[in-house]
Amino acid sequence: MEKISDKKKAIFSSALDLIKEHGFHGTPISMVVKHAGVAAGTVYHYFDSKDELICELYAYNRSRLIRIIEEVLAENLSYKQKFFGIYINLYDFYIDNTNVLIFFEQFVNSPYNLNKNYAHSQGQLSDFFREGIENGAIKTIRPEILKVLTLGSIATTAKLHIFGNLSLRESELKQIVEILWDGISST
Amino acid sequence: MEKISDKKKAIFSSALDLIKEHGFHGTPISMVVKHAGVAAGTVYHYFDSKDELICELYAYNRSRLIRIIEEVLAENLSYKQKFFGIYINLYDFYIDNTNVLIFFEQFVNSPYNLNKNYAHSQGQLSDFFREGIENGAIKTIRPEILKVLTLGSIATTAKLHIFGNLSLRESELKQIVEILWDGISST
DNA sequence: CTAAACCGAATGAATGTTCAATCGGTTTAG
DNA sequence: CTAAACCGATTGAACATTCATTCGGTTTAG
Repeated sequence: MEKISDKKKAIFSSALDLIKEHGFHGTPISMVVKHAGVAAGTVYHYFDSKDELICELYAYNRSRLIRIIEEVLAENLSYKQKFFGIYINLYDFYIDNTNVLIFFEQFVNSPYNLNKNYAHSQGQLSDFFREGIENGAIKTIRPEILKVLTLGSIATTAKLHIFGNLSLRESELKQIVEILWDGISST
Repeated sequence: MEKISDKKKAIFSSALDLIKEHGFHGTPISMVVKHAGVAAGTVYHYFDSKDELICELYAYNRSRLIRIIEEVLAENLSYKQKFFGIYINLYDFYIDNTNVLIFFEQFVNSPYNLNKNYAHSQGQLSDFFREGIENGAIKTIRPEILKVLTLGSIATTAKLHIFGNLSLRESELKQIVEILWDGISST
């Protein structure tokens, strides 16, 4: 956990908010600068370019997500409880940080991220599903597929809530997690 | 089905390709113009602004998707077959038109589309799920939720294939559809 | 005292949009 | 039948604006 200067934090935070509001384009540095109460030069003191700012912003928030997953996995829970825990905790995180979710969605589908081959098979989530398959709790499906489907479903569910008219009741959220669980767990 | 002039078609097509490659931003009109073999003014003959071009491009491709769904629903198939048909056909469409998928993802998460309240409860897919619930084929969950989850899952699955390392075998695709079906169908 | 953090006006390249002019075809008038 | 009038599509150079980035200077921290 590195220390991040206040100015850098302000730049990160402002960029996140503004990108959610005005989009990936439509958020010039000048706007970030004004919103963050920082001079233009300061941005270039911390980042080589706008592109690098955005990439670092992504990496930073990605690590926040990973930490959430790790925390759930560290708890002493049944396999099913862990699955529900990951789903609900990431969902809650997205609800509390809609700007992160929107930024992720934009980033992932942008040329910053496309053309990159990801090692989907690595990471805690893939391991978690691998373990479930070996235990017989989960259907025999490539773990990396299960990982991407799960993360996609969580994001979709959060957007369901965020995008408005469809605010989810607690019971409905449980129902949705149950859909995926029923789908991937061995009968 | 309206007639679209060749130039307009070329502009649409170029914009789609270039946005996939260079992103939503990073695709100036000048680039579209060059790629389409058209003069700058021509764009503004057909569209009031770049924004409107993008919005029309979205509406046009959205209608293509809807047509695919309608075609499946019009066939004489069992309920489950229709569900699989919609999933597979939309998946195939995305695979054949990755530029549409990427464009959609960018558009949906951009300020063009955010802040809009959608009538998720309308449309053929919601009706389809409403019908399934009444028939007892589908769990009792708000149809609009089922709709969004399904469309999200299809997009995720297509991206799984597109983004590279995870090319799906026919059998795996079936497996994935089965996950969602198992999850939403009444046991 | 020094180096790092920070500032913000200045810069120049890039971008969305405009508009006067051209072109090919179709209608109209004689 | 013919030529003039007219039309919408198309062009691309020109314009104003916006943007990322730079840089010379000031403040701050150790």
